[in-house]
Amino acid sequence: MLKRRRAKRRSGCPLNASVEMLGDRWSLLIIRDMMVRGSRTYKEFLESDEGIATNILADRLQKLVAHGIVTTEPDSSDGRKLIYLLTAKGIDLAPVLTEMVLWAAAHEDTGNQALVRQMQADKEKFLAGVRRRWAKSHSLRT
Amino acid sequence: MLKRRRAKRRSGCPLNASVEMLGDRWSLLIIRDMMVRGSRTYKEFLESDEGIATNILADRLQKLVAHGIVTTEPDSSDGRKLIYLLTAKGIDLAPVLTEMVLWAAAHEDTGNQALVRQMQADKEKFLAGVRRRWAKSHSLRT
DNA sequence: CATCTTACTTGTGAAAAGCAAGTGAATATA
DNA sequence: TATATTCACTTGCTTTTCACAAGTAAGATG
Repeated sequence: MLKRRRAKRRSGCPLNASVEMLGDRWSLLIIRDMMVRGSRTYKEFLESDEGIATNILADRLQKLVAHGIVTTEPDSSDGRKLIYLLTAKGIDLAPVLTEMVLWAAAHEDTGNQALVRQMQADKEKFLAGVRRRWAKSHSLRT
Repeated sequence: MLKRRRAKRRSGCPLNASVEMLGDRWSLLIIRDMMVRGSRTYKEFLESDEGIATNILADRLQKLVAHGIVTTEPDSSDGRKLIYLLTAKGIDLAPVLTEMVLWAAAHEDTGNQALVRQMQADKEKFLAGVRRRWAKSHSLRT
């Protein structure tokens, strides 16, 4: 009896919808790890710089899957591993992440200047690269 | 003994900086209210569709001010009122909000289609309008 | 002066986050 | 093949944050 009840929204505003899916301190960082760092397994997410707690990671991954932003598949060569992948909806968050990175880079004292400069130099080119890598990794599977 | 210690960041990644400032269920909605709905007082924020609790609103406004995203000034004609205004840093969040709105509108079933269509039709024009209105309202004060 | 408005603060219970330790299945190692 | 290790989580517990209701002080209004 799989429940597919749509979680009730506080309002119909699309920004509110985004915030209800992504408005916490971890979801976008997980997506960043998948999108730009190439993380694909639970362990890789756990190892990222910010140090997410394991129960929170499990919860966020489950919610991202429930929202259709992430999918999973078993690793064909290691039965313990689950591979987490961005869906098309997930990869479409690239412009959101890009603008957030550019905003912080412009107004705060942050690191990762290599990535930032790449985005600043040509935003569309950067996004095209992200999408191309995603499409390529998806073409390798069924 | 005002403390101006920089809150310690979990990492130097600019996305993390953004998420630490804006990654909750309310901050971006408050900014939306200021940016597109023209809200300027505590009461107006309280009345917005999503129904923020008054203590949470007070807390978020204080944090937004601390982060330099919002400023306040007294209302010259009513001493009870405080006017909340976006700073330049705050108005620079317009592209972030826009991308979040467009993403949700593309992938979720949301309302406010008028705004969405305006953004879709010409993103840069929409952003120029937001910036122009902000500049105009700022030129009216000292 | 009495009442109302505005921008909050306070108190309380519920929910979520953070931390440490544990579990069970799959795999690598001796 | 027995044992140790890895992986993806769970569980239990404490701390922090959220949500709702009520209250308060300064200023405006009649």
